[in-house]
Amino acid sequence: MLSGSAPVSADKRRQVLRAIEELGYRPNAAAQALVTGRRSIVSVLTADTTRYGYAETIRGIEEAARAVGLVVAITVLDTDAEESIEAAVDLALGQPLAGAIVLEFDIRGSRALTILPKSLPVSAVSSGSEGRRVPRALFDDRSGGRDATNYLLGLGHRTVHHVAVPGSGRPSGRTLGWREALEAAGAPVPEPLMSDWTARSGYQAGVSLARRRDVTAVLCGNDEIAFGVIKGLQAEGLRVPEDVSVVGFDDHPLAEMWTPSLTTMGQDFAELGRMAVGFLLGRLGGGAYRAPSSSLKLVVRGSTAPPHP
Amino acid sequence: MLSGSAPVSADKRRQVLRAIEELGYRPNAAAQALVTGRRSIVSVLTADTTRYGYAETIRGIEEAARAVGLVVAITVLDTDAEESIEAAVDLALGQPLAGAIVLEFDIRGSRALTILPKSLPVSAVSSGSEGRRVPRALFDDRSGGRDATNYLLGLGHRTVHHVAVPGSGRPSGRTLGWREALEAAGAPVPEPLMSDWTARSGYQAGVSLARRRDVTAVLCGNDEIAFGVIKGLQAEGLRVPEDVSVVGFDDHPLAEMWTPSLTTMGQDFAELGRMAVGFLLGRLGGGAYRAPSSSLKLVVRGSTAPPHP
DNA sequence: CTGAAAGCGCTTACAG
DNA sequence: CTGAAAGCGCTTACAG
Repeated sequence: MLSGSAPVSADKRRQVLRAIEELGYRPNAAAQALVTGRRSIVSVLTADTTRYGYAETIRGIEEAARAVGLVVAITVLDTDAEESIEAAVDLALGQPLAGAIVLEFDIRGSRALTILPKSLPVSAVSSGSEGRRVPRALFDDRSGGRDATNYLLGLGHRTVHHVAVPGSGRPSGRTLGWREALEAAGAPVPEPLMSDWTARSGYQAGVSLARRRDVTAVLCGNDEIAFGVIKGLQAEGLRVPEDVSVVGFDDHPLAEMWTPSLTTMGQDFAELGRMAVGFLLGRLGGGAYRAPSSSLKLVVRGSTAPPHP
Repeated sequence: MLSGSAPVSADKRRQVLRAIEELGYRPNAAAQALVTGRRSIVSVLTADTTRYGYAETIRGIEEAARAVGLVVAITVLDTDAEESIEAAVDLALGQPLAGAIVLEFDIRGSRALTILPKSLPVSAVSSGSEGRRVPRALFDDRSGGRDATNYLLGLGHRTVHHVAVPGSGRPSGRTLGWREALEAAGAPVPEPLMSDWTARSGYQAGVSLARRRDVTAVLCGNDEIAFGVIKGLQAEGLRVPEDVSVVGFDDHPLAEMWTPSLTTMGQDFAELGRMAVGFLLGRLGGGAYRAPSSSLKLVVRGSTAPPHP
């Protein structure tokens, strides 16, 4: 009766429903799942939950999942070690899952993706499309890196320096795009500075960039790094954008509040998360699905200018 | 045998385990949950997942939960409306839950807490301890607000203005603490400016504070607001801290990178999240449990100074 | 020591 | 139209 399949007199139905209400009865979820085979948990596997891109993606996933009655379970991949990733995947698989979504922004996500069982519906939000064939909501940070670099070259900068985020084993798409743009323009390709994802490491990079005389433009792997780079440049007495132009990546909510406000390659992460849920529901077979192009665009603000003559 | 209860010959055991490995067999989680009654999902109910305090708290919850083999399910309370909160709670309760943790930082969390069934183990991370009696990891933002205000008064400011975050129906603890400190010192109590949680609304507040001649010190309800307030003051030609001192709340990772770096009342949200998991496991009866005092402390940086003579 | 049976709490097809 | 039975995939206590 509770499932609405058996017809009952309106009277009786009302009585039962009231009893349910009063006693606070809830059907046993485990029993329901067992008998119907319906699973309502989507597991999200991710290396991080708090940084802007990750957190926004998760927000989009949760929003889309909740809209169709699914609950989002989060399991953090807290080291790169194979066994810790296996343990996290095992923990996630211990639930009755409708499917899993992997945030493939880093090496941990890539690894988790390879060990998830083939039998489980899986999709990913990803900045690359190598390895196992699953539906991926791709954000094309390669063309983003290319466009951002071309924008700086177009302002008249002779070349563009780069502070890179860690890739998933190989250079990130934005780093590849940056290099491509420089090569296509015949501009010198400086060695990229490696960074983690934090403003603090960006600060270090900013300080060392400031000590070179030839730096007039810097593309940063994300906005937090860009914030730090700007601060590091300023600490060394350089002005942004008069002496050095800085571009970030992601369009962090504080980008417009920075001093100077940050020019950045914006990305709609929540939209990517919603797409990944759609893939799971649509049971698409595999391959990569480009995010709508609207989701990646350069937001020009105050941190960029033509080079000082 | 799988549960390890029945003794089997080592040989047979190995064979079976290999078969399990090869076939990728996984016990049906729903069936296990049904028969053992063991639940391994902790549901987190929260108005937000991306802002600093919320995201850090969730990170702590996930970390502590994973350490004991529990999975964290997240359900966002996306409006204040009673029916949308009920729908979110219903969705969460549709899973076989070990318990639920409510982030009681706002009106939505408070409401969710009141409608969760009495039969479910529940704990909360909270900045207040009214309403239903559940174990709460309390962060004492009231004393934090008091201490921050006293710090500014101690620098010699005649009074301290305040930009408030939304409370859960009533003023937040930090707002109450601010008022108490002013009253105790016999200082004038200016009308607080209301804000949401964003830097953008802080900016508006900063601009309007700059237009008054009497403002020399501002306590902000969180760091994002403080970032915006600083930017707004600067936009109106005032210098921080020379003309106006600004204090934030939370110790956001970018606080040290701001210009000037932000003095703020730091809070270890992840620790509060871990505590809430502990409460769930320990099945504490109710009431409020103060977070270790180490978790709340003033971090003095560059945004505060004695008033201009 | 091992295998067969009971039972967890539901849903659904089926007999009455 | 209604009630009783079968069965989802496990675990555990129990008979052999």
